[in-house]
Order: sequence, then structure tokens, then C-alpha cells
Amino acid sequence: MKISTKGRYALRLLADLAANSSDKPVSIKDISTRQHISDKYLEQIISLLNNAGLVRSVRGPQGGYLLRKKANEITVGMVLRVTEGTMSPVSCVEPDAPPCEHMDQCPTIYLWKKLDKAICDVIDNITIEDLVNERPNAGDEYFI
Amino acid sequence: MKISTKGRYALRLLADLAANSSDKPVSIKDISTRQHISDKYLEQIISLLNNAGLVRSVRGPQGGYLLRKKANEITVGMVLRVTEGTMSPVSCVEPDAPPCEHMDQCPTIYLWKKLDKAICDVIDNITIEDLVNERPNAGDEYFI
DNA sequence: TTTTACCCTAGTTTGTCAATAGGAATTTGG
DNA sequence: CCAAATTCCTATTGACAAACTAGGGTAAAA
Repeated sequence: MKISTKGRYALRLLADLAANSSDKPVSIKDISTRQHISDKYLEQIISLLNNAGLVRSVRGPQGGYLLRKKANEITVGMVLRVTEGTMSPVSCVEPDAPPCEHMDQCPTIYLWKKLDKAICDVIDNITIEDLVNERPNAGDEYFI
Repeated sequence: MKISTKGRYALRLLADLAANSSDKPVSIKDISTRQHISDKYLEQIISLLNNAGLVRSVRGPQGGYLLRKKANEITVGMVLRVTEGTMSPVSCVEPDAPPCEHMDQCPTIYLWKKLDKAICDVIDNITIEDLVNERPNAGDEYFI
């Protein structure tokens, strides 16, 4: 049960973009150099974020990418769901999963629902801004 | 980020064993029939649980498996760590991971630590007994 | 019009998951 | 003592996805 490199790179990419943002777009090459990630691979990942509306692209010389939303409006959950597909620990608690026939006698359904909620509570309450500010207690107000 | 079938089967296996336990061992064939899981695959899984000391085996006719601990002393976390290897969402927060060189400037380390803790809080506070009793609120006392 | 950058698709390599298969070792009932 | 039941152990397989690598196409600015 691991987060893929795609998801991890996407978060570092966006944190880099947020930290180095101005009016000027940031190129893949710049991010690739700073983060030591293959530019070609980053290209594929940022394309997902672009299609999902999290970043905006500018073509041509001096082109690159800009955040489309504010860093504090982009949650980790949004990013990971774009790159990982879903963050549910088992398929039967995925958002639009067909209701399981054996749910009424399944010994593990409450476990999975509880685990799913615990994961969502974390990733949906931490933003890219929190990552940039390296805040150890980011999102904690939601866990009281 | 998914729990493998191995982990899910192991939990169902142990819940079945706990629910059908007596002084007599339960054979793989019985569990396989009740749970509709390949007996040969179950064999491999229960072997892991045996080596980990969670169950005890009895060979020969009328043989099978017994829980080695009480059902309320076996947590979901114990089981999943035997079958999945580790439940950390990224390798750099694994229990005995070498300290990351870039940790002091890593924007995501607090996120991963927080996510790891959230997962552990669930799986380490729900037991096989809770699964058998189908308790929707099992482990909740730890999340107050 | 050339250069810089994004855009798109395809291929490759490697590893893991989820079994399947076959036989060896052990124990009990007859 | 022997046959059947059952666990034990290892190898193999097929499918699939992850993590890149590669190469050309397209748009825009200087």
C-alpha cells in the first residue's frame, strides 16, 4: 500500500511551482533541475494536473506553467486523486463503487470505511501552501 | 494505494477462524469453502501467519489451524504487516528506514508522517474480535 | 523563421500480484 | 503397519502496472 512516484512527484512539482511562483510561468526544465526528476516524466505528470485544471500552461519561449488556483485552495487529496486515480484502500469503498452484495455479512467493511475516512481526513485538509510552509501541524484543526 | 488480496484474505481467514473456533483445528479446506477463496492460495497466506506466530498448525487427519492468541489480542495491523510487509504510505517513513538526507528541506515529510499515523491509529486499534462482532464503532475510543 | 517550450503517443523494462501446480512430510484412524 | 488426510515447501506462470525513455508534432515569441 504505497503512494506511487507519480503522486509524490506531483506534490513536489506543485510545491515547487507555488514556492517559485510569480507572474512568469515556470518551465518543466526548471522544475526538473531543482527537483532532480526526469523532465520527460514530469511532463506527463503535469499534463494530468493541467487537464484537471490545477495548473495552466503557457506555450512558446518563456512559457511554462502557473498555478490555476491559489496554493491554499489546492489540497493534497485533489492532487493525489488526479495522479493515483483513487485513494480508497480497497475498491469496495471507492466513491462510486457498486454496492457489494455481501456487505451485510462482510466482517471487514467497517474497518475499510474507517481506514478510508482516516486517509481522507488527512489528505483533504492539507494544502500545497501547507507543504511550502513546512508546517508540522497543518490540518490539525480537523483532527480534534 | 490499495491493500492487496493477500491482506484482505488474511483478515477474512482469521475472522473465519475466530468465528468457527473450538478445541478442534479448522482445516484450510473448510475455510476455503466458506470464504470462496482458492485453498492453495490460502495455504500460502496462512503459512505467513503461522511463521509470524498468529496461528498454530496441527498436521495429519483432523488437523488444521488454531489461533495462537485470543482474537482480541490480534490487531488488524499485526495481520496486515505480516502480509503486506509494511503499511507506510511512502518508504521514507517506514519504521526502520534510513534517515533521508533531504528530510530537513522536504516539503512532504510532515504530510507522510501524518498520513502514516492516521493509518496506524486505525489498524492498530481494531482487532479480529472486533471484525467478528461486526462492530461499526470498534476502535473509536482511540480517536476522541 | 528559428528557437523555445509545451503537447501527444508509443515503447520498454522491471517488478509485483494473484494465483496454480506438484510433490514431500507428518499424523491419525483402521 | 498402511492409507488417507492434511500441512509444508518451492517453483512457475500470466497478467498487469509502474516508472520511465524516446521521438516527433504544435504553438508562440523574439
